[in-house]
Amino acid sequence: MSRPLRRPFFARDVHAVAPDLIGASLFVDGVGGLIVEFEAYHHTDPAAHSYGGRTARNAVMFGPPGHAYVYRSYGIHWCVNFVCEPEGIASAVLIRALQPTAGVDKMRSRRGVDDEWLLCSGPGKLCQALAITRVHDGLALDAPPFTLHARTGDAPIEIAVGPRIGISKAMEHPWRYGLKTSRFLSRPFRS
DNA sequence: CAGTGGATGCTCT
DNA sequence: GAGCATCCACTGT
Repeated sequence: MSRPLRRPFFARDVHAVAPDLIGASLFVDGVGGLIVEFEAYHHTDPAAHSYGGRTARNAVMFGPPGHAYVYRSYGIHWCVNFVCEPEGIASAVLIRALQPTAGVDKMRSRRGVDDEWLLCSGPGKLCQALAITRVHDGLALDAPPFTLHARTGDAPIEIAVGPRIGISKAMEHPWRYGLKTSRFLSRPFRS
């Protein structure tokens, strides 16, 4: 049986939530799979969008946990976060990679590529594959079109940790979390 | 393999 | 006007 993830799950420290979410299943209108990679962004972190205070773009980060924060990246891509911590803290985890399990052909046509590992191996790619855009910004994660369930299975999983990708501030912190054995990561973890 | 640069739109200074 | 929580194509080993 799979357990839906609701608001209390997210109302904790981002660095506790991110590893707990590895292996969780995410679907948008039935298309999705298992999340294998996250990055954590705390409001005290200069690399976080919420660091400088509330703005129009990051408003959802200041709202209740368990909601989606979607923003446009480099004018081209969309990226999706899950809001964490108690309401008002303004922290979130960025979903960076996913192992496709459902709606793979739909992902292929949306992405224009065939290889499964190229469908969702990056935050912009997975939003394109799952058709996540700004219309999803602020939506609750425990209601349609989202389906978000906890990791299933008793076997322990190995979580890799490393520096975050593509940032220019606070680069020294190892706040990227991934499923060590997965071949669907956006990039391998070093050492 | 590694490194570079362009596309592109929006937010914030 | 600068700077992106990116991706892809291209270059040179």
